[in-house]
Amino acid sequence: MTTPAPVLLPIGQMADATGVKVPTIRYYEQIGLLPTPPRSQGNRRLYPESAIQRLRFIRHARELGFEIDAIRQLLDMADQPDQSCADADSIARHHLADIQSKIARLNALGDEVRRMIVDCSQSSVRQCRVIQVLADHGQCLGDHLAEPIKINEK
Amino acid sequence: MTTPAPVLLPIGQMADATGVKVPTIRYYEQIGLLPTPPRSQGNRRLYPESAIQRLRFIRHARELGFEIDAIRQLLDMADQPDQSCADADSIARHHLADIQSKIARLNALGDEVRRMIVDCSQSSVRQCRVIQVLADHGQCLGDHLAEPIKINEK
DNA sequence: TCTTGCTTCTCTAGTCGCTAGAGATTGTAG
DNA sequence: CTACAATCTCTAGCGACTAGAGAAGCAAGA
Repeated sequence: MTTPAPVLLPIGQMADATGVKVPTIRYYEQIGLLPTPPRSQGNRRLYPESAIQRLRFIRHARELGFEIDAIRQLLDMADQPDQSCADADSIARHHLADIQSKIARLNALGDEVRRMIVDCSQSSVRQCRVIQVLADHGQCLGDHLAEPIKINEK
Repeated sequence: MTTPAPVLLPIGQMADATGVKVPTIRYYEQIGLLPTPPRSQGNRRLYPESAIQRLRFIRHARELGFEIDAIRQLLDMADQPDQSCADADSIARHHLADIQSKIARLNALGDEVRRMIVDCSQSSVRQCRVIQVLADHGQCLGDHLAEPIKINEK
């Protein structure tokens, strides 16, 4: 009566099972997001099936735009199911607020860029509305754009 | 009858005049976005007033979210006022499309995150909707989210 | 003249979340 | 035995800056 050998997956099958690329999995290990898995005799990573869940959790959170640090905290919470989930809620709310402010900013940008394009006479650069507006901030409606001089909206 | 000495500004005054930080101005020079200015005897950069216009152009374009490469092209066009502005128009249109797709993606993310939060029972992690949804992609409405596995929406 | 303090200089390294590539090794199928 | 695939480690690159060290220049006040 032997215990059944646990199923262990090489990194490529982990990638297939989760949709996370192989180098990314190694990267997550490197930054401490995934625990270091056991290795084969030939030094290959061999993951227990439980690692699939964890990696899917990470992938899903990344798809929803959570930052790595937030995911780290969420994973810690998921590991302690008896604790309060207020912190998880708070992280998600902060993230939502972040998303909303990015949307607002992008809407403002979009309006401005659309105006430039619509007004463009489609002739020479000399009369080009796009170039003119860029050259002279005064022609731009949105001074609100300039308020946070940070432009990391990507 | 001597020609009047041209007004030359040190980098700090350029920063004040344009709202672009000093290290950023040097960075723009380094990547070839701003021409290298003449230097004083003590090796300080001294900018002609015309550089203010160029730097303002750059800043405004960055505020509107244009990438450095696009700005490089727009600046080239602005320097050739007799050419057609079709390219400038095209760059702006591409940028607008980019903004719109980012907004669409962020709206989808926002919806999903909002659902997680609303459903959260605010009790223990074990019942936490936020954690549950992250752990199980199947509970998520948005399979569309997964389509482009790239998650560089920031 | 000396000193204090501000500005500027160059250079390197860090940010975030990966991605790409080199070059070596291991495992597997024919 | 030989291909070939998968994996290993390590380093460097992306974009658009930002931060910091350490040195040098410069103007005003004592």
